[in-house]
Amino acid sequence: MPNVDILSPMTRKLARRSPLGERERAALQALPHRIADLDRSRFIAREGEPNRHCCLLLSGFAYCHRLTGDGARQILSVHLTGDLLDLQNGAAEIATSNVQPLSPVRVAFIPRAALLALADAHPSIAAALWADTGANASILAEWLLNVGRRNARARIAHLMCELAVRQQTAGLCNGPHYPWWITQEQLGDATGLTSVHVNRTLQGLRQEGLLQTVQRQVSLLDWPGLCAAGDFSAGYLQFSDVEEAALADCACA
Amino acid sequence: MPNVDILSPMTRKLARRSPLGERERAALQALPHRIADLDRSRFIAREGEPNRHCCLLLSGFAYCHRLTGDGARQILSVHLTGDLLDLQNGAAEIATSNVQPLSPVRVAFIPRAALLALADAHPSIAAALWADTGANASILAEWLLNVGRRNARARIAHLMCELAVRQQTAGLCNGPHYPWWITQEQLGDATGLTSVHVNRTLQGLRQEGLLQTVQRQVSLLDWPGLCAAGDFSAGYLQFSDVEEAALADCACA
DNA sequence: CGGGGGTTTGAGTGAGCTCAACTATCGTGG
DNA sequence: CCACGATAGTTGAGCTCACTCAAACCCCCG
Repeated sequence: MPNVDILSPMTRKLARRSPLGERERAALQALPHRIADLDRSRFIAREGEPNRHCCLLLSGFAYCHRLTGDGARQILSVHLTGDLLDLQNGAAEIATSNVQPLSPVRVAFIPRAALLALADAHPSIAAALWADTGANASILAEWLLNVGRRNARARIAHLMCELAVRQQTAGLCNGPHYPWWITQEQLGDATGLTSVHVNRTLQGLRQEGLLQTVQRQVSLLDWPGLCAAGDFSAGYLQFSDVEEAALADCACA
Repeated sequence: MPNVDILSPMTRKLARRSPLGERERAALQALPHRIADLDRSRFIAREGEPNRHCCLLLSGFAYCHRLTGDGARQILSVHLTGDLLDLQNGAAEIATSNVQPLSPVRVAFIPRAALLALADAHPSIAAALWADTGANASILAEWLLNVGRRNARARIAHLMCELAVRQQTAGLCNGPHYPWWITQEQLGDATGLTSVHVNRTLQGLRQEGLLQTVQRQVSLLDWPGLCAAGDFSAGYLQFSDVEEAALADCACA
């Protein structure tokens, strides 16, 4: 018997995208689901396979990626605790990208059919799912701008700023320190660089006093400096008023 | 009094994403709208401005783009006749990217509120809008892979293949010849290259006998060769069965 | 026939890549 | 508790793909 509270992060997230009534919230929380704990080597979804489940990230970090014919990998998105993972895929029959954990994760697999049925029955849930998909697409677009038109230093700085702000608004961190599970290889795959060049660029950012990495934790030491270095401004993240408020209360203003 | 048939390309497109009943089709065609003819210098939407309209492309080509702080431009998507232009933005209050014509275009501006109301009243329309947004996001993801992990030759070849297949499945061309309104500068902005390097790379592709450009028309002379050069396979475009069938009938198999 | 947007060419430069080795870190099992 | 192996990070040297800057050319259109 699934615990009703397990899915509340998703409910909260979707409610921020589009207002949900009590009935909708209850319906969301009552969705059937299966919990799983996965380590980094596992796949949450695989390109080309049928999309039977939609996946909610209950704890940890995950990422989507695609491969070129000769095996080069591009990371398409990074997801935080509380994110719905497959939404861009969600509406599709066949998954178009791979999803894997970035850290050890706990996920809830929700049958796609059940989610679609809920969207069908509740217009405000459909609206929230649509809005969330759109917000993710806007982030994807910013990544394309990042990779296509910024240099290595800016790409990395931009990504670190984005992750800080997203975690801040999601209530996952306080101030510009947050857990860091992304290897330099993966950081390269996210920014269209090689791990070697990521390494050297990170050293530059550290020497400039912009950030620090100790263990599995990053500290953004100079927020305005890092924003400038990364040409970062948060508009594309499409925050709701609630989230704007959470941001205003912290260093990442 | 708007002509009811004007919006039928949109209805057809959405119906391919998710089956629509007669009532839904009728409701879509009855949407209020304003027709406009625009030349290439105009903006259809502007980053940062409130999103009051959703825009349907009735003829011609259009593109979305964003700028970095120092003025570099990244093209995020190219849209064909029949496409809904602002869907990723659609759900958002504020536009997060710019939209401009690539050729002279005719567009229909549909009040965003009217579209949202329709989605609210008809679950299958909401599903179709969601699915279309997801399909666009999948294309965006492929562009990110393209720019992040392929070399200049492959990036350009890939884009040309994508546009051929999309136009083929939309019934806009027959065989691998199609109108070409993208300048080399814009092609660079779409692929993360400079116009100079695009020029030289195009020359290479022409000399290899892969394609030809005369006037405002491209011909893909060697489809398998171009697919190989661009590491292209159409899975990410998320076609419906109808569209698959249209594809099977042509050279771009 | 002049102007302007788009394309083409040349020469020099540099950001980021490749390849390869080395070091640090950390979890695991003996 | 230490040895080991595996994973991740760091360093060096040389190279190349794509960039920059600048000029010429082309062609369409008024």
